[in-house]
Amino acid sequence: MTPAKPSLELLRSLTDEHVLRALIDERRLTRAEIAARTGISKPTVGESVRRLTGAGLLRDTGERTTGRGRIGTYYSLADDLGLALVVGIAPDGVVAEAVDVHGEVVAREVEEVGRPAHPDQVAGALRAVAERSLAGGPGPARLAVVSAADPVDRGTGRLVHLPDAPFLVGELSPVEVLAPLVAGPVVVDNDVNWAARAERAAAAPGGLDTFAYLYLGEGLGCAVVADGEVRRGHGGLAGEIAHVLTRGPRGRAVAFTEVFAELQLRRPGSTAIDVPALLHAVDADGRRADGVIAALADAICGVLGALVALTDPQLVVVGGTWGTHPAVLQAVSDGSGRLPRRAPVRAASVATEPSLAGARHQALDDLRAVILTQASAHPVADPVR
Amino acid sequence: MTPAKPSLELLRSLTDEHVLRALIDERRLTRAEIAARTGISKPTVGESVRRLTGAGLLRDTGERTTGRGRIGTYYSLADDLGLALVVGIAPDGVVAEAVDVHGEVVAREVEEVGRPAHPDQVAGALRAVAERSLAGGPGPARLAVVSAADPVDRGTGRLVHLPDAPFLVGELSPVEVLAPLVAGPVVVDNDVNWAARAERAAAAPGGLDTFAYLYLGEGLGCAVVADGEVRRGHGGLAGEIAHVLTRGPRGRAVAFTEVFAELQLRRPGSTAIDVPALLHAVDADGRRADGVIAALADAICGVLGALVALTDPQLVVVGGTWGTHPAVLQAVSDGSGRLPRRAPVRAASVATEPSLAGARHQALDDLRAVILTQASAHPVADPVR
DNA sequence: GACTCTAGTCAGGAGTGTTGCCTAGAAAGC
DNA sequence: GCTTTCTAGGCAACACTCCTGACTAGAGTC
Repeated sequence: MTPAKPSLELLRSLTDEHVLRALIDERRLTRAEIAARTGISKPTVGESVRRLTGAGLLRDTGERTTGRGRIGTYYSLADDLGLALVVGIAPDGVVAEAVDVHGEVVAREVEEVGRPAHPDQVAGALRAVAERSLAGGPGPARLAVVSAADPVDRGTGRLVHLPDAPFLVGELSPVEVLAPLVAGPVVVDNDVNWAARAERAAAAPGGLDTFAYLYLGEGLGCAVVADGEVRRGHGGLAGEIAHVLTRGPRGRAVAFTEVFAELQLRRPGSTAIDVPALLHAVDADGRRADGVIAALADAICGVLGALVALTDPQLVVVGGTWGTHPAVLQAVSDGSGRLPRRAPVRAASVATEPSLAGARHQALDDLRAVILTQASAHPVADPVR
Repeated sequence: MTPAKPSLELLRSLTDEHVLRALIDERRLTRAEIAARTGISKPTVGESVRRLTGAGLLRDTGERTTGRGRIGTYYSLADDLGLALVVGIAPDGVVAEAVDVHGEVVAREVEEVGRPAHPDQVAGALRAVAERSLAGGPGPARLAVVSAADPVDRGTGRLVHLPDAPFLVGELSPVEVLAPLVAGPVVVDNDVNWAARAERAAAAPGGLDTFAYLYLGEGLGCAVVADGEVRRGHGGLAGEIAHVLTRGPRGRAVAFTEVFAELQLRRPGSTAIDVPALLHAVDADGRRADGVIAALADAICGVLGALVALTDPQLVVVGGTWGTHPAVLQAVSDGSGRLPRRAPVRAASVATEPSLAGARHQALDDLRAVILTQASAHPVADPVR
């Protein structure tokens, strides 16, 4: 990438960016503390603080230092810098959160939707929770990040119905619903991808750059993380594994999703997996359970083999309502050990609202980026003195 | 990423970088032309040119402008900025090229190796061509980029032998062989990945960001390009598809490579595909050929289905000695149209030395990056005046 | 009450990049 | 052959940014 043209303005905006970044990390700092943190000299920091305060990005908190030495004034980011909207859309309900620059969740709204839900109902609930979570907030929504329990078209952000995969949320365009409420981009991705991002964020920094997240729930999905980023593919449909050929009962090559049909573990009249039935079968005693587990493990390991061969992950994380069942996990882990190329398998470590956690993380990053770039793009406020 | 600390030194190095970049794009320029190109003012460019000339990175070419107006002096990059070594290692021989900053191939050496080659022979040939191509060159080798016809360990750069995949080049560490000849990093990757990079470079800029390159030759491989980069996976083994389950003869789930064993299209005593036999079978008239083609297409399309499902490519490029055979390509293309998710299939567009082309491209990028960063890291030459 | 410590400011200076003007010197036009 | 036109390069003045070092204000500490 060609770097920016050298100019004095560039230098100044870089200084401002450093100052803002320091105040994102730490809620309140004196000018001297900012200087010490950033390595920028005190007079320069003072100048930058004056600029940013004039532009409305910083404010004097009114507090004063109380150590020995001269009293200093604390500065913090302005209150009205804006919020990020984080939204989770699942077939049984929607969640919305408003997050501020510091990563604090300042509002949270939930709304259940009876199943099966009509897309219009979901859209209505979506709008409602979004509005409520932003109402009375300290600033406007600068962007929205949406997790949805269906495949998402990367270009348009619409939920898409793939043949032979369950369509849980239904025909819905989160972008259209949320755009009126948000003064910025609306990013949509599917829940498995967000869960994978949460898993990465939870790991040691840089420690989990290339892995796969296998989701086994009502739907079958997977996220591929390569070189630190979820790779969505051209249309956003990377990881839609329902149709990958695997080893079915009696060694035949069948699509992954077909295995569940043959095992009678799909909900009648649907391509969704009947999770209660599956868990019941797995938890039963005796030969029936062993047979089901063996069949599932065979099928899963076939897909796992393709996944490992094509993406060479450092680790395969398994999540989803039934994927983390101990018996299933054990069988998959054992089976993966017999694959020609093995990758360690473990259960997801983020257990509570994994996809929302991932979306929240991204929303925070994006919100900070928006604020930092806005600051550097800001025209020079007429120098008040 | 946190941007660099603002400082005047940063500004200066940015200016130098712009000047160098201009002279990389265009071999010779006057100071006024550089100023016009970069948008930097004339005095600043003059200053930068003085600095860089003093540091030995630029030189006065001696030529003068001959248009109307005052004569100007042309400057160009110094001759001894260094070269990049580009190496291709195939089982039947090795190639080495020396490339300069402008992308010009200043030397090229080839050496055949009798098959089957002993790894020591290959290493010897490798050292020989590398030395010859650098001998008498205008500068030292700053880095090497190596393409090898075997899987490459991403961490160590060694060629690795995967079970049930042919090991064409054999136990060899290009890094160890080349490090003594090169004053910088030695990057090694497998030939299919390089071919994919060449394919991307040959396409319209930004037009081919997410695709797959399916290689069908003696070995079976594939490269996954996502968001503009080849994704090698954690160990560098992404795309080693020999063991992916697919549909074999009689609808059974078998590993991709097994299909060729069952069709008697492997070289005896080896896991390599017997390409002449395969082409002969495909080119034969009548039912036998149809049967083989259908079986191959079935197997390939099974793998293709997994590839498309997991990576969602915009396009699948097919290369390799027999993958581009019209009948095979046609059958694969037809079969891919019947997949639940389809991706267009076409033959590779870079036909001559595709992997070397990709490696060359990368070598050039890296060489330029090395020179630019060296310049910005350069200590201030004592101001000659 | 003197001393110590710290936040913030001020003045001076070094180092950028820029604008505008000038000069040298060659081609083009008359 | 002379003048005009045009361009590369240089010079000076200026604007701006950051830095160092000294200084001040004001609160704790001994």
